Amino acid sequence: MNIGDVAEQSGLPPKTIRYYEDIGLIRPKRGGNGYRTFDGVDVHRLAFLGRARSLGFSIEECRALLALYADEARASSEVKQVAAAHLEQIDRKIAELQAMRATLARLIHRCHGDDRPDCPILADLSGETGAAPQG
Amino acid sequence: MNIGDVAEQSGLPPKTIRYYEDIGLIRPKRGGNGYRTFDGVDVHRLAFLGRARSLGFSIEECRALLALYADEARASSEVKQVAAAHLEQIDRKIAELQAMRATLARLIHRCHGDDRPDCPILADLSGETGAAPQG
DNA sequence: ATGCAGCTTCCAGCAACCGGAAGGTCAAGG
DNA sequence: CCTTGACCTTCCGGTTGCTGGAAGCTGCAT
Repeated sequence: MNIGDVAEQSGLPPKTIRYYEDIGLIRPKRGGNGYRTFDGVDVHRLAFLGRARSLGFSIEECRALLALYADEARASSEVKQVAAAHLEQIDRKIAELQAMRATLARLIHRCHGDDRPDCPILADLSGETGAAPQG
Repeated sequence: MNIGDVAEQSGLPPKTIRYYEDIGLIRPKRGGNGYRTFDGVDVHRLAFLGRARSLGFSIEECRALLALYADEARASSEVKQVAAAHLEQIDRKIAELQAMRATLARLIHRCHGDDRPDCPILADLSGETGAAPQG
C-alpha cells in the first residue's frame, strides 16, 4: 500500500503519516522506487495513533502507549497511569478555561453593547477594578 | 524605566515584552545607550495585555482590543463582539475537552490497573470496539 | 510522447513565546 | 583606574504537531 491509501484507511493525512515516520512512531518499508510501503500492522498503528491523538494524548504519550501496546508483558496499571495523568491534565485545562469563561461571561453580561464607548470589558482589562486612581 | 522594572510592574517577563515590541503591540522609546525606555503608558498597555492574555485572548484579539481601547469613538458593541466570539471559542474548547474527558474517564474506570496485561484502554485505542474481526 | 496524479525530499511557517550565546553598559567597590 | 556583576542588547534555535509549498521523480493512461 502507498501512503495515499493508508491515509484514506487511517483517516490521517499523508503529511501527518510522513511526520510520524520522521519522529519514529512508524517504520514503513520502502519499495524499489523509494515509495513507502505500508502493511496491515502499519495501518493499525496509525489508526491507534489517530484515536489516541483524538483523546488528546501528546505524541510522547502516544509513543509510550504504543510501547505498552507492543509489550505483551505490560501491566495494565502502567497504561492506567499514563491515562490517569492525561486525565488530570485535561481536568486542569478545563478548570482553567472555565475560570476564563466565568470572568469573560460576567464582563460580557455587564457590557451594554451599544454605540457608546463606555465599556466594562475594556475597563476591566485596563485595570479599573475597584481601585480608582487618586486625583 | 528599563525593561526589568517594567517586567516587575507588569508581571510580564522581559522576553515577552521584547516580543510584544517586535510584533508591534508596544513602541517604547530608546535611550542613548540603546536601552528601551518605558513610560507609564507603556506599562499600562503591558498590564492590559497581560490581563487580556490571561483571559485567553489571542495576540491578534489583544491587538484589536488595544485599538478599541485607544479609540475614544469606539462602540462598546464592537468590544462586546470580540469578547463574545472569544467566549464561543472557549465554550467549543471546553466541550471538546469534556468529550475527551468522558471517554477517557470511562476507559480508566474499566481498567483494573493491576499486573496483568489485559487493558480496556489499549483495547479501545487499538480499535477493538464492539466490531470483532470476522474469522 | 504527453499529461497528470501521486510519490519523494526539504524548507518555511503557524502561536506565543523561552533559553542561551555573544557582546555592550552601568553602578559599585577596591 | 579597573574589575566585577547585574543589567541590557540582538540574534538564533527550539518548543508542539503538524501544514503548505517548491522542485523533482514515478507510474499509468492515452
